[in-house]
This record gives sequence, structure tokens and C-alpha cells, in this order.
Amino acid sequence: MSLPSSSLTKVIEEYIAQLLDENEDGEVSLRRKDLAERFGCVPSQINYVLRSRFAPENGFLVESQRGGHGYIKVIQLTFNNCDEEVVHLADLVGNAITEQEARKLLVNLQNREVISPRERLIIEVALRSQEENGRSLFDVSPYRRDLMRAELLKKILTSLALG
Amino acid sequence: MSLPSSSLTKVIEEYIAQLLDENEDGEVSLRRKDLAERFGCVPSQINYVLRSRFAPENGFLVESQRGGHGYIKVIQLTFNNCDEEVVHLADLVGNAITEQEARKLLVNLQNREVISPRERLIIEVALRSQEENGRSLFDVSPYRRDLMRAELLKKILTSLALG
DNA sequence: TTGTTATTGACTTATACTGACCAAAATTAT
DNA sequence: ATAATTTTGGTCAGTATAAGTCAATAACAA
Repeated sequence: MSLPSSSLTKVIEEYIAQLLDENEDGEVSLRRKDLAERFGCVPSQINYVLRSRFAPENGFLVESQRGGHGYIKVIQLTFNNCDEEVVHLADLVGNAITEQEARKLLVNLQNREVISPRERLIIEVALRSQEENGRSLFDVSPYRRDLMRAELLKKILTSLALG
Repeated sequence: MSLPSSSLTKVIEEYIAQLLDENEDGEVSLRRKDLAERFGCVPSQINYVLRSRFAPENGFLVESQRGGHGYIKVIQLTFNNCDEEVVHLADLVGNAITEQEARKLLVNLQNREVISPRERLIIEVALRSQEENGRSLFDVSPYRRDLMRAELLKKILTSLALG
């Protein structure tokens, strides 16, 4: 049975994450070309990793500058107060969210230790239950279920952030 | 006893369960296509097995990724709580439960540190959300809401007990 | 029969990665 | 100074890959 091979993206992601860990100010500067060379890939692959792994929804900001002495800076986000975090989380969920997106978000939040595995489990049970009820008991349309899912998720995450 | 034993689903379920047992960390990564090939079925059959057997209600979390280097990860959560007790409490919930009774139960569980304050918060938000939807969106009768509340509560408590 | 569970396959969506082309900032030449 | 050149990084579309969804059907249990 072939196990999933580690992807380039993942390797690069872990490398950058490690650099961030080593730097206690939660930011690190990179050279796109150097990184690409180190991992034997095309430079735009780095952009892909940044876009898909170090996006704001994952709790990061990226700044960059072109030209001579250009750089890419990856910054780990931190929140000063609960309200900021609530707003951020609500933004991430948005008005409507699919099952897939919701699950991805929860994985993310757990990885970032915003929620515990147990908490994630409870939330998934709650979402699934609502989905089931909406689908088979009340005949709610798929899009409306996405709306309801977003509502519930936001309520839960908000309560956690404010609690 | 309902033994809806269809061999395929059961065989796949047992195979995944065995992989989980063998792995110390209680998680395993799969390739949907490989699994389907191994058991000579269509790939979506795997989704069926995961949905019906490795659901959060049963104490499992499933993460997945599509596309290149895609995978499916099944995680078996294991908590060191006294699960007989929680199962017993699921019995206590019964067929139907009122808001007040549910709240009392949750307070009790929190006092005995079976659940954390945050977990209780999530559960209460989920219950209240379902209550609201049932009441104002779907016009569910009070008694039926008590039934649904019991269902959700039991699902959540069971998921924690199985973990 | 009747309702639930299992199985399939056609169709949809998401992710990884590359390469050609674009844009901006610094350096150098005129 | 200013223009040309060099040094960076950015974008986008294309290709390949892998998982998810849904509805129809089959098998089974009550």
C-alpha cells in the first residue's frame, strides 16, 4: 500500500514554519530565488506555498519587495484582544460556508491551537447534526444549509473567543 | 439486533480500524483510489464507509485533501475520561430533555470536570442554535424540540465517550 | 411491502506544480 | 540626471492528479 508521498509544498511549508519558530519575533525574511534553488523548483512554487499555506486565514501576513535586495517577509499574526479575534474568525467563516471549507477551517484552528481536538469533535458533531436535520427533516436547500452552517460556526467560535 | 452487515463496507471498516490499531498515534493516512482498488470497488464507496463508520459521533475525525498528493487521514481520538460514566449519562438524557434539564446536566458535568467550561459553552451554543432554528425557522413543536435536543446531546456526549 | 443501508458511476471541485510573461526596484552607464 | 540594465518578485493559465457529491439503483431488514 503506497503511503501518501510528502509533497514539495509541504516540505517548503515546514521549512518556513521552522524558520519562524527559530525567530522569536514571529517573522522571517526570505529570498524567493534561493528558496526555489534549495528545493529544486520553479520560483513561482514559492508563491504557491505562501498563498496556500501562509495566508491570513492561516494566521499569517506576507510582505514583499521586488528588485535588487528584494525580499519576502512572512509574519505570524497575533491578536491583542478577543474582539479582534472574533472579527477575524467571523471574517474567515463568512456568510456561507461549505462542509469542506468548514472542516478545513477547523483543522486549521486546531493546528493553531485555537481549539482542542475535543472541541473540534464537538463542533463537527454539531455541524453534522444540523446538516442532517436540514437535509432530511426540513428539506433545506444546499445553499441555505451553507448559510446556516456559517451562522452556527460563527456563533460557536465567537462564544469561544469571548469566553 | 440490527446487523445490516454488508460485507464490503464492513471489510473496509475493519481494514481501516486495523490500520488505526497498528499505528500508535491513532491516525492513519490513506489514498482513496488505492483503497478502492484493493477492495475492488468504486472510490466513492470509501466516502460512504468514512461517513457511516468514522463519523465524529463515533469519536473519529477525518481530514482530506484533493488534487496532487491528495490523501485521506482518519484520526481516532482517545480521551482518558471514564467512558462508562459518560455512556451512563447518555442514558440519563433519555428520549427527550428540556432546556432546563439539559443545562443542569451540563453544569453537573462541568462541575465533575467531565467536560471543560469551553466544551460546555460550545454544547450550549449548539443546543440553543438548534432550539432557535426549530422554533422560528421550522416551526417544530416543543416536544419534538425536546426530542431533537436529546438526540444532539447524546450524539455529542457519545462522541466524547468514544474518544 | 416498506424503510433503511449499501453500491455504483457520472459529474464536480480542489490542489500541486510548471513555465512563459509581467512589474518593480536598485544599479550602472551615459 | 536619465536611460539602460540587472535583479528581484508577481501573475496567470495550462496540465496532471486526486478527492467529493449526488442521485439512481440494489440489497436487505423489519
